[in-house]
Amino acid sequence: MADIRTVAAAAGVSIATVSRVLKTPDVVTKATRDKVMAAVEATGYRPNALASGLRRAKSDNIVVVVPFIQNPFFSGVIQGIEGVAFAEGYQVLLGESQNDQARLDSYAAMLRSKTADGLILLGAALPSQVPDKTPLVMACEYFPDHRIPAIRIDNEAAAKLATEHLIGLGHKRIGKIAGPHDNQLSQDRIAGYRAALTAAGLAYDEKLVVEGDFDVESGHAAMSRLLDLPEPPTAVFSASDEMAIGALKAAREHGKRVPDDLSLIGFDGIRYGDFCDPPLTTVVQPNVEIGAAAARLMIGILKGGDIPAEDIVLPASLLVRQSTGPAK
Amino acid sequence: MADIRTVAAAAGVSIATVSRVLKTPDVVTKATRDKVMAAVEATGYRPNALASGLRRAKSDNIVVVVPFIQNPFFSGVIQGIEGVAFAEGYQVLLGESQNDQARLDSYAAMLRSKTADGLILLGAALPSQVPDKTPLVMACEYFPDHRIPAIRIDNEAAAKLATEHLIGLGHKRIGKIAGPHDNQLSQDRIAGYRAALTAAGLAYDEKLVVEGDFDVESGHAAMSRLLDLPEPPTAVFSASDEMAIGALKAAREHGKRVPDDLSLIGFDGIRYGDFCDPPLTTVVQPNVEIGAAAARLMIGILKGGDIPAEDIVLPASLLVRQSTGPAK
DNA sequence: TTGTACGCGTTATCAA
DNA sequence: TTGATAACGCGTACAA
Repeated sequence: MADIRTVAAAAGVSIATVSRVLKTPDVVTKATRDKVMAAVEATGYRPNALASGLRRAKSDNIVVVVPFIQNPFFSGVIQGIEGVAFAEGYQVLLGESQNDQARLDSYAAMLRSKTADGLILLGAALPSQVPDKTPLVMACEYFPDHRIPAIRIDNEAAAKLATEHLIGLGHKRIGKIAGPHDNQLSQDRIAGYRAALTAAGLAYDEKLVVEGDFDVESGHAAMSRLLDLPEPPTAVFSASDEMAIGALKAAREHGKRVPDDLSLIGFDGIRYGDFCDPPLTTVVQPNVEIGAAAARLMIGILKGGDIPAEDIVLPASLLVRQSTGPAK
Repeated sequence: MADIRTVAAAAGVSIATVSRVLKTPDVVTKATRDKVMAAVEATGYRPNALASGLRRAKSDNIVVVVPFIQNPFFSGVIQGIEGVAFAEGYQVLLGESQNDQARLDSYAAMLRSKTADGLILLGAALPSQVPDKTPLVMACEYFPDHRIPAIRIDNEAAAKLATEHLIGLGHKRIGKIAGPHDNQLSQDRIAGYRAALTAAGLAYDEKLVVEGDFDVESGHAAMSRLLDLPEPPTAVFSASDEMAIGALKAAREHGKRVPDDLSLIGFDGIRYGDFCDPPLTTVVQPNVEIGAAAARLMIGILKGGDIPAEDIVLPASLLVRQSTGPAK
């Protein structure tokens, strides 16, 4: 309602002074500052963000593009981003890509139209056009050959950890439900799985590695195939909790008791893993912290900080619940 | 990069014409239109949303405030909102209130600063200040005595449906895990539960109604109390799936088999209900559609449509899975 | 149908 | 320390 002129008139100062009181209070006398603040209170004045943004060439918006909003793992990342953005005076503009390039591009275009200042990507896809100097940060996913800063865990080490847990329980035939083969995280997790096997003197058997797409249904299908093998595994490492949930269902359908007949470990640490029967042992990614770190990095870049040469790697941890047990 | 002047120069027209080609193509000759569009393509010009917004006094942003981003039921609502907003050329600005009034107020203040044009509320709390004519829509929750348009289901009827399902299975002692007593939805669901009992000639027993707060842990505690009763219920209706998930755990701990010893029905229809053991019978709220309808309503209001006098009530449905069975 | 020119509400520059 | 004023980029009334 009230614009800056009203406030200036009410306080008996120029509009420039009002602006200064709000943006750089230090350069203003306490006396005039108080006068102006009183007028601001009285009128309920709020600077017009559009005008301010136009002048400063900044929107203070950050676009966050997520493949699927309903994915609980991503929800945590988004929560982390929102927390930092809110504290730092930025707004989160949420977009769902649905793995659709046009949608992703459309959200990325918001940078060109000044609708937003920066872009945080939660999926593995990149916009068609990424001009140099685009403020872009990836959360969770990354591309080894692009120079895009990413916040993530060490997926290979985390997968190694999971596999070692199974090996430590005495398992020798350990299956793997992998993510899509063209996904870097999937590859890293397979590498970690393989490394752990090799270190333990266990053979890597391709037949024990089945590909899924990170979703529940694919986990169900993958576990079915593993259990239909002539020599099924006694333990399975899934590259996502979602797939592990599907796998649990498949195990039940095959009459396998978890963990008595079959151990299962997931990946991600989504809340619902705790409510499965049995509760799911898993590798916990600090997803909220990943989001927070991504937001901090983005805001740093927007404030003129430079882009780190190395990814920021956060620690993942093993959460042992009841879906894993000793081999018989 | 390229601003409107560059495009105008490249096309050999005035900046006004460029603007017209983009906003009101009909009033421009096809010849000049083509000329301008070619220049737009060539320069990669995108109108500055800040400048446009300032001039039009619109940001085309809609703030969506949700109590907790990680709640999967809300995620669906947000997805519905995003879908419609995207299609209609609006942006979704996501905020988490964390049931904190200051946070909610802060997001609501974005309307005054023109950061956003409208506000969609997913929780039951209202901003401290809601000036008349504020474009405000509620999704799921509502206040009977305020004149705030809401998109929701008929909670009483839905709760009646759930309770009738249990009655139809022969249950006589039906417990209820309710939501917070100061919440309208909780009250409606209790009313529906009570109506069903009464219609079936069953007594309403206060001892069988235990209050939770919609979250897992409270459902666990509530079910424990119900099962510790001298005469525990043979069936329980939970006012949320989250509480039902906690209740399932409590039932297991009490050595009750579901549904053989105890039937359990939830409310909301979150995805994870299908992965419980046993899969959860529940009342499905069309959460994505609720979000979509809320966005449509909001956009209609922003475009000058008037506020409907009545809430928009969407149909809920019973989804029978395996957590409910015949009374013995 | 097209161009000129003003104003949207700020912030930043420059002078005082 | 404060004030006058230009400029941010666009949309639109008005004139041509």
